[in-house]
Amino acid sequence: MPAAITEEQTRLDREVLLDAAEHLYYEKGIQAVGMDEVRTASALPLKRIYRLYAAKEDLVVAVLRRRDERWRGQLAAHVEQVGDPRERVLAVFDWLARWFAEPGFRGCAWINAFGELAPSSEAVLAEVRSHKQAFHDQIALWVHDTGLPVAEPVYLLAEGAIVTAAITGTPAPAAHARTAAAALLTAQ
Amino acid sequence: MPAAITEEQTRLDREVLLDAAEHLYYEKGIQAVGMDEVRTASALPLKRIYRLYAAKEDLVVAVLRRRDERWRGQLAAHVEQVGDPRERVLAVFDWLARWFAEPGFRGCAWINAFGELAPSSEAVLAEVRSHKQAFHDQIALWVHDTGLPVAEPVYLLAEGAIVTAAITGTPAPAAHARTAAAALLTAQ
DNA sequence: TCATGTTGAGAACGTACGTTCTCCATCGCT
DNA sequence: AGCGATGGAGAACGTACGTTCTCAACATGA
Repeated sequence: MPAAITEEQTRLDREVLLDAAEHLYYEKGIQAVGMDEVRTASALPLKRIYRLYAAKEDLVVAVLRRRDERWRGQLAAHVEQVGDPRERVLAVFDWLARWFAEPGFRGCAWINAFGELAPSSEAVLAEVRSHKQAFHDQIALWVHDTGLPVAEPVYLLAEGAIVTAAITGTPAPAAHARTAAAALLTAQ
Repeated sequence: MPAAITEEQTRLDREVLLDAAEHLYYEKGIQAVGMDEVRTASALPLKRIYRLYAAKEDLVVAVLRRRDERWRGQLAAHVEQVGDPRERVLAVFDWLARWFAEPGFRGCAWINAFGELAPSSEAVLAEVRSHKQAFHDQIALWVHDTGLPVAEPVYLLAEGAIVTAAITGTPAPAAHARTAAAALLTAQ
């Protein structure tokens, strides 16, 4: 039995592959990036790529899933530093503002994937829905602690800010959404 | 000079072509629909299609532009029936609710096009931005008549409702956004 | 009626992509 | 050292798509 590949190597290769694919997909769009480009960027043999993920669709889903964990993890880490429930909800929009201002920001990877692949890939559609459901539930939990029934509008403001920041290319929607959320969180 | 094509025929062909292309693009995504499929659906010779629009990108832009006129025209027609300024703004969300519930609703054609083509087509990106700017300005005008400075949040709620309705596949976000807009429009 | 040039129908071309296959170097075991 | 299986590099394959080209059919003006 020669030249076996260890579990550890598989895990490392997966990371390298997902890093390369995620970066390319987010920058250029999923359909615009071929497997050859992913191979070049990851410096992994095509054969290995197809052993890690049997088809491009599987790779795309894996990219989205890992990004979901990181994205929501970073959001939660930022938001849950804040003690006051009302301020905690508003911190979501501060985090969005920072995200929008990052160089290379191209909008929400899941909304973009929806636009590209929802009609043709059931698996991608499911992953997009899963991410949005999880994001919604996170927000609903934080809003719940304020005791005010405004989870839905806060979530919709966040989504609206994300698409608008993407399309206009400016981070301003985060501030607008924050102001509106603050108003909704002021019991009347 | 034989078999000349009249201006009138050109206009009719354009309508037929844009009808076919818009329907296919919205249902299946732009990249997933080839020119052959557009040809079959429109029953127009490929040669004529390429005379009307020199490249697929031009056809896509034309489809988006005509849809923008129709979409915003129908929105305005519905909203401007309403006399009271506050109710007029809320009517936007009633119109969205009806749209979301239409069979075959697949979200915002412009947001989807952004996800598909923004990185690769400057012309499509410009068309998407133009549509969103116009939609924003319409809402801002209607909100202006209420005398309340809530144009941005109302717009963001509308955008958030559109994406969320698309991804979840339910029309409920329209009602949630309407309720939130009503709260913002209640001077405190 | 005949020549002319435009149109229609679709074949053809070049390219790109997802996936599989080939071939050779390499490594572990006996 | 020799054998056999495995991995690396990329060619190859089948397909699909955007765009162009071919060529027969035909309507019009002389």
